Amino acid sequence: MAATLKDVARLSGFSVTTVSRALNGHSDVSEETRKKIMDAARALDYVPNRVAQQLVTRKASAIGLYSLDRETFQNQFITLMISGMMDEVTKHDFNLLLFATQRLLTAEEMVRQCRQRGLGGAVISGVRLDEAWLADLPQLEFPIVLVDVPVQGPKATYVSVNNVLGARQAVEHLVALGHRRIGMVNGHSAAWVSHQRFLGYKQGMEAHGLAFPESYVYEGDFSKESGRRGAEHLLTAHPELTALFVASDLMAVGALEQLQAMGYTVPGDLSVVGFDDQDFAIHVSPPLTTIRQDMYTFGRLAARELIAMINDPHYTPQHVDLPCTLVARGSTGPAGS
Amino acid sequence: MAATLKDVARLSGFSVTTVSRALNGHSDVSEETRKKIMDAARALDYVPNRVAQQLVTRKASAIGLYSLDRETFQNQFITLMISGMMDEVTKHDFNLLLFATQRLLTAEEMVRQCRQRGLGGAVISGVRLDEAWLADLPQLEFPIVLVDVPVQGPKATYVSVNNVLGARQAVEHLVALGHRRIGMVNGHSAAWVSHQRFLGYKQGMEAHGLAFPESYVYEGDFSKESGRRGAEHLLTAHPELTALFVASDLMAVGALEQLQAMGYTVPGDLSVVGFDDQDFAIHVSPPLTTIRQDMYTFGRLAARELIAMINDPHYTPQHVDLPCTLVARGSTGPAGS
DNA sequence: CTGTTAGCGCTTTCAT
DNA sequence: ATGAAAGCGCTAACAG
Repeated sequence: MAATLKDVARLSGFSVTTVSRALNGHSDVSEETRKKIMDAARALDYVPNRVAQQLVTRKASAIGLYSLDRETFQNQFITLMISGMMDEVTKHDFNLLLFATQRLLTAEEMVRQCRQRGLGGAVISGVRLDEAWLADLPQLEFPIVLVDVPVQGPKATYVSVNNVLGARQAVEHLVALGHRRIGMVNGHSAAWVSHQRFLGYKQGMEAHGLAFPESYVYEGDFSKESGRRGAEHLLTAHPELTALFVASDLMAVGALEQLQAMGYTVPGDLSVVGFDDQDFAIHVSPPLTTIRQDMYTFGRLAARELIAMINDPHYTPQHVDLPCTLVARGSTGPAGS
Repeated sequence: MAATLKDVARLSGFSVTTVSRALNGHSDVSEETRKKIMDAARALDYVPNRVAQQLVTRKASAIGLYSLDRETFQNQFITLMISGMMDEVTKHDFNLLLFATQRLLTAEEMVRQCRQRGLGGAVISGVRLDEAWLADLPQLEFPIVLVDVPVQGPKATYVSVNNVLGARQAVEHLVALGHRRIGMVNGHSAAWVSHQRFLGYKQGMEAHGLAFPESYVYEGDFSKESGRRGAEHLLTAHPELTALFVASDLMAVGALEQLQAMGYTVPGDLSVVGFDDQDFAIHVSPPLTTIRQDMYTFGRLAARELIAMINDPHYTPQHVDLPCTLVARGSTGPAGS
């Protein structure tokens, strides 16, 4: 059994109260006393019981991470994000609890689950725009940070990369290479990022006075297979296309394979830009030009906002808008070469 | 503020004691009373406070996952494992806490950290054989499940795939394709799996009476770059090789690239088998033949053993030995074709 | 500066 | 079948 405050009190000869205060660094304890108490604590290998501590202080020292929708939110993503969250959380002496729910609970259910466990807030990733409870989030009395879904409230905010800018960079890159007829394979419309990425594509095209009929854009669903279908569809309908902006690396790989299967060379006949810079982007052939999202920082900042809200009830959460960067690789080249 | 037992007691007109018993399904409560209490609880939206519960029962309802050494333990791995752990943990109404430490704490430090937070046990992944505190684990009074490091004790066990068999399957596959001069790129020797995979390679070679001088085996470090060096080294020293068994997919990709850079075709001149079946294995060209580890089940079973130990102090933990399977893809072909 | 008293929300003897 | 009382380990008024 681990030593308790009482044990330390007994050994040091002081009251439990004084021991508590000494150990918590309160100023109303004489240096001499503190020293004696510290020694006793050390001798007993005393470690405060956080469970007891929390019961009385009601100060949360842990946050939760909800990862909905395991399919869409690809592996590496969440790993890096977790990594970032961990580092931030550790810095503040917080803990990180994981929840993986496919069944989408209501906002209230989630808050209750967290409260029950003494969590101070939660990061939620993988939320679709058509989630019914999304509208309830801003009013919640519970600190929430969403990933890639715009939500703002006194206790709620979201983190995202600037998808518009990212998509726009992709287009700019292609235009700079001389491309003028650029198609897009997008993700499904239940993802906020899809709308943003389309917007970026649109801005990029318009900025250069390029035409992009509706049929230049194919709506996929982030799966590799849908990337394949998108490429097939677009090039069958529009053989004049010389480049494709694909809204995720996984779809881009599908597109790559499909294009090659159709006899096109990449980047000779067709250039392809992905989005995400996942692990495998560098390993496919040709290596994929893509827009990198810094998921580590993403996670770090998500945790930071959350903890700020928890530690200061008056803190107004800030939307975190991360830049993303183009990584030029082999899948893009000059137009008409 | 959330409703407490006291509130439910007040509303239902029974004592806190009876309410507690009713809600916990004890048998010494009349059906009528239970019903009334349930109703009151529902009306108040009562949720038991786990923190308080745990303080008094001292029954852990959460486990920790330590992921040491972020570099080596590649992304997808840990994600799938977490996924499996989550599902198992949820089933038992447990929670999962994450710890990502690069600094290797001692076994005692870790136990203390867990106990302090009321955790009942921990899964540790990414442990190297040269970790000094490894020897302390078996004696620990604290339930531990290691990943890929053989440890056994009354409260300690480990999960792993059968790496020997896996490696052997790789060799058998190559031999079946007619290969007789097969080199190996291994991981570093601080990883237990490296020794096992070498053993499997050895067994496979010996079973077919094939020679494998020491110089047929190159010791890498699981990095892509080391795979590259391994391929270069082996084929420079032994141009007679027709196949390579590479102890991880990441190294295998490095090897693939290096071989192609050296002018070899894969699988025309040289066949390559990897290990892991990571995400990108299917995306490289040619798609990588490899040994698949089922990390999801891995995680599930790790959690299962841990929870079994926590719930029953007399439970003797079992080593979980998972099969792994060869996935034949394009990087292997007939010898001398 | 230090100790006494109370209580966080819950479970658990032990009576009744 | 139900309740009173004690206590898990800790912190926080409030006195002195």
